[in-house]
Amino acid sequence: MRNSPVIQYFPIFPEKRKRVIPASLLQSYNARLAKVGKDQIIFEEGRKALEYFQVEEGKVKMFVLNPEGQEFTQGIFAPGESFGEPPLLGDFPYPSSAITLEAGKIWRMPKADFLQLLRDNFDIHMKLDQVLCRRLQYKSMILTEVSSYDPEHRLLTIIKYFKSKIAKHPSKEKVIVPFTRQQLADMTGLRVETVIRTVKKMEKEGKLTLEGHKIKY
Amino acid sequence: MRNSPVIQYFPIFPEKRKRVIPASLLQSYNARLAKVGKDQIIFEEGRKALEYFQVEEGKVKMFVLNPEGQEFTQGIFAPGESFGEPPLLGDFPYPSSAITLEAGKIWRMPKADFLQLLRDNFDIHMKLDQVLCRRLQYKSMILTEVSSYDPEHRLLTIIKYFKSKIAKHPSKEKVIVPFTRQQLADMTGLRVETVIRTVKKMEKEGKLTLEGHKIKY
DNA sequence: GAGTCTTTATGATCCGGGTCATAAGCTGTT
DNA sequence: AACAGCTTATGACCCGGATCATAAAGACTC
Repeated sequence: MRNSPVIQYFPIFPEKRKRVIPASLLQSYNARLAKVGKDQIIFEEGRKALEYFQVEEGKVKMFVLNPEGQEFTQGIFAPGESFGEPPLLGDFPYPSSAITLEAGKIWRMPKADFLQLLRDNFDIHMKLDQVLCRRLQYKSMILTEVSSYDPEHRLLTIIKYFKSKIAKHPSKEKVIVPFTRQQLADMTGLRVETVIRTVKKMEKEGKLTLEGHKIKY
Repeated sequence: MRNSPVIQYFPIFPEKRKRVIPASLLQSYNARLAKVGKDQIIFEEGRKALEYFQVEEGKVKMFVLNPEGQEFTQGIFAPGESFGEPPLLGDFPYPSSAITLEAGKIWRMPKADFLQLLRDNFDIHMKLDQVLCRRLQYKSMILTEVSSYDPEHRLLTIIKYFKSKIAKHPSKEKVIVPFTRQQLADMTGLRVETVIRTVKKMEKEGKLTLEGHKIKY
């Protein structure tokens, strides 16, 4: 999972390249651009939030582990996207941990500077709200799925969601789903075996196609 | 469920009486206070968001129904709390519907006025962010539970969560859980029968107590 | 206080997806 | 080329919670 060749299938979430906060502003508010390696922990569940984070390069996964070691992925963040703001603004401990999925660069800005930046830039502040709201939308969607739908429905929903973020014309094109079976399992609360079996079944029923082992939809 | 005597057990979420936006500000930005009856639909899933809402009196439930008619409760909002902002700010259709649980009063403010209010009042804007972030925290928590924990763990988590919102000294006091078995089921993605059986089992094991049929923890 | 509706309760049955074991296919590394 | 470590695959088995049926207890209405 850690070294999944996600990026080669397509420049993931290209529209997200647009940064939540532009580089120039980040710099003028004391953010620093830190190099990170692969599989590097950015912050851990339970710790206090002290900084604003924004991916410049690479990808970051937020996740929780239950006592049996099973993982649930709370979100994956691509270049341009910010993460970890809720505990910062809501003033509560991190509910999950963050780890890099690839080497890259991450902006970090102290809380005080971040708040000042928001105060000075209404447009950025509104952009941040939009980001938070979309994240709530994602969570509501997944929650609805996990609470009452079967594996096939869950997989279709998440596949369609990511397709809509990726494709220029989601209704026409077909795209290759940039996740392994394990990643899909971690995002939908299913087990790998269930994802594997369900994908197979859906292929037989013509609900999706396989290219090698890659899922196309 | 609709006429559960929630309010008589204690003034629910008393600290929440503090309004997200104070009445005076609401009025000066063209909000109007509408009277609502019990079981009144405020907005429906799929519709476009045009207004800001804030409970003045009564309670509002946000929920989704799956095709089999099973409900999942996305949130319950008490006096002083706002709701339905994510689709308004994130610019997407309502992912769930909202219904009143009791008769009461609700502030409604047109989107344009709401945005102007935020622009003019940085403190309110930050307060809103805090509300959105706490809501994300709640959803992350429930998502983690529903994705990988058993009924007992799910119930304990949600009971503790509400207790922490209600109790002055959560570690010392015991409070009566202000929800029916059905409501707990709808919030945790379980079935009524499972909640009933699990609660019974937990009482036998001394993990909670029952007063009549009311859960005390 | 009769009647209706909601809530709690309990037993019987079923089955979808988790668990476990095992293996083959790929990918990247040295 | 060989090896390690993911990733995909498949079968066998099992079990927890959903489903279904039925009923008693409370709560609210007139």
